[in-house]
Amino acid sequence: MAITKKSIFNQQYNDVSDFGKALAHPARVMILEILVAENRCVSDLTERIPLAQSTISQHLKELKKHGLIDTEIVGKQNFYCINQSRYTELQSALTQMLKKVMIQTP
Amino acid sequence: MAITKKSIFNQQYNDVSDFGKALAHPARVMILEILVAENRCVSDLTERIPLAQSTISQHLKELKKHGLIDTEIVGKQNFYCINQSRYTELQSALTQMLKKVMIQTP
DNA sequence: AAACTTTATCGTAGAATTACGATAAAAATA
DNA sequence: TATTTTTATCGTAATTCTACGATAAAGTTT
Repeated sequence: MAITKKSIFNQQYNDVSDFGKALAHPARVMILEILVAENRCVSDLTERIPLAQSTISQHLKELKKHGLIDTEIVGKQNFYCINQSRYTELQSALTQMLKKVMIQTP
Repeated sequence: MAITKKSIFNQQYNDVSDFGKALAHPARVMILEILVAENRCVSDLTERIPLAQSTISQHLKELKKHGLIDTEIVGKQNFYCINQSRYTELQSALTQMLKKVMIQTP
């Protein structure tokens, strides 16, 4: 039973953990950082990140699953970009959670 | 080959993804939030989070693996607390990464 | 000492993740 | 039209994750 029991946790906890999952691999962190600077196609990302093209595609799919990025097909290339509203949504859930911690921090 | 190729990514990316992994389950987010408010023993956490005691222990082990929490044995109870320095370290790596995104946000 | 409490660990099982090569589909180029 | 480029998807394999019950170990209580 490796299915996370999401249903027993409220929205806020799931939002934070969704963002966590998206950030839970260095390649995905790198992808997000690259896409923040500029929209990029898969071959651009594959050049910059030393993983197989199919693996990069898989990571993009994972980010898309959490709604963090969108895609636009231009000719034979697929350009990816940050989904700002979803990003902001998850970011604020995380920031709120971190703030609570900051209070405790001396 | 499900081993994440951590070695090919730099420290900053790995720090962010480590924090991501720690936050990648709602139960762990909840645990961190509870421990920020007050140090707690396992039975306290098991009362608050609707998962089996052994599962809670596993999540605590995961958080400990990433250095986010420490433990202190008092009598027959094990109290857990936030490891502030590690927490701050990972938090700042994440915050720095988020800041880059904020610049882009309109 | 016997019974109880607390918690880590073991064993197990199913699901998800990470990784790659191979291949298919679609567009661009020669 | 044939070839090349680009990218998603399939197949596969190893590893990790999530979850629980059972149990062991260590302390507390009766």
